[in-house]
Amino acid sequence: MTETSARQTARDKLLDAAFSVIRERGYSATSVDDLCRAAGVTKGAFFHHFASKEALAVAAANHWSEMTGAFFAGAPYHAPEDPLERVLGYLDFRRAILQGDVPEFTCLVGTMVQEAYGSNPEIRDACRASIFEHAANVERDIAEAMDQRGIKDTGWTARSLALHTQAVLQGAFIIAKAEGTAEGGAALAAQSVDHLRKYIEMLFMNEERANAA
Amino acid sequence: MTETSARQTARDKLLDAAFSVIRERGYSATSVDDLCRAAGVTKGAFFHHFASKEALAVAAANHWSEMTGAFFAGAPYHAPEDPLERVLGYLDFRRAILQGDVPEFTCLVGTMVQEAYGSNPEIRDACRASIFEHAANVERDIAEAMDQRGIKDTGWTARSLALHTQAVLQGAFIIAKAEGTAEGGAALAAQSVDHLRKYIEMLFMNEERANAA
DNA sequence: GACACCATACCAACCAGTTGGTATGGTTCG
DNA sequence: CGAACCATACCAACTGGTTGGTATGGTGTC
Repeated sequence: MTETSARQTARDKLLDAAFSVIRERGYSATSVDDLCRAAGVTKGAFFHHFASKEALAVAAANHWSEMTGAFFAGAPYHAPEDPLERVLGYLDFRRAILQGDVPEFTCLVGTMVQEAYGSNPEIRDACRASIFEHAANVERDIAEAMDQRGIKDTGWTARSLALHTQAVLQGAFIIAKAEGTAEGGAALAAQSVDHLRKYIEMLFMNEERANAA
Repeated sequence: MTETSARQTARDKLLDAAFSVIRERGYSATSVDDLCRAAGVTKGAFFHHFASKEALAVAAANHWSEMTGAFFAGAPYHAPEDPLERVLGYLDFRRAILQGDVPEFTCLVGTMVQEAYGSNPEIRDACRASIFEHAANVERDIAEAMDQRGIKDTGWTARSLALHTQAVLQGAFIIAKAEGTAEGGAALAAQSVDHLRKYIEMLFMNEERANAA
């Protein structure tokens, strides 16, 4: 581990390639040769670093968790003191990064879990961990916002709302993929995020009023 | 063509098999042999009825549109005179049918478009048509509800809200797939539908109040 | 010289799609 | 009527090519 950080090793190149190729074509339709070609390495290098195609998928999901974890942790929306503002800021941020081609703004693990959930438990678990851990971050701010505003006995929980945000995003990606064009797809996805933002605004406004009464 | 309706032909059996097998394993991971085995027909029969695996996917998406179209058209939520009640009834219905194993309540075209959007325009278009036509049905009730209550200049449209309902459902399916168990997955999906229902209720309540003022 | 790292060559299994053929049932015409 | 004719539906066996994975050999670095 002396200078693996300086020069990008074959393993890193393969994980990077997996991010783009799998998001573009899906997991099953992506062959090991496709990945090697995209990464610019040979099959020998692939099977030196990964025991199987499945192992690569698991590693890619874990790497995705780390990358997105750091990406969102470093995003500016954490600044506000008001936790609700952080939640809304998160959604504004998610909306703002709907840029470029569809494979660039969609979710690796959301794509993979759709293909792996029934046939490949290890990939599914890695994808679930990625989605649910990300949701847990959102949940923390939601719970804090609920606490700060004295919101309780609502019929919904911070966890269910956090998972709902992820459902909206994943669903928005599917609508974007179905739409056909990158700009049109991103626009539809953005509209769904708008609706979600409006929901959370109203939700806290109404519950606050209900609790105040 | 005397009694093709009485006895299920190989074509019908293949389309039925496609519904369950593709929803379970995904499109790419499903081989023509898999489909033939599940349908109880031979490969010769497959290629007699469909020019290619791709052609079967397109036919399956179209058949899915017809089946779900008839299914939702015959559902009881259309009864109320109040269009908003029909919209909320639609969501209650979608929530109620989250039953059985995950492949049984998830969406064929939502699954397929994820794998086909980049590499297979014909499948993508068939899936898009299915999703967007279904959304258009929801849109009609939403537009009527907006009209009836004099809601306008909202920043959102009946179309964007209708597509949002589909995004929430598609995303809920992904969360359900990631969760791992059928019951747990269905429960999470149901919670997202609950949030969506609450949103639409509040949305019409608030906009109405705003317009009344 | 030993070990991690990677390249080349290769394999058995599997893939979508093709082949040549049969069974069936309806239509045409003597 | 019934025999010749033909289109549709279906089948088992096969083909060329691709798949994930392996076996082996080279090369740079401690």
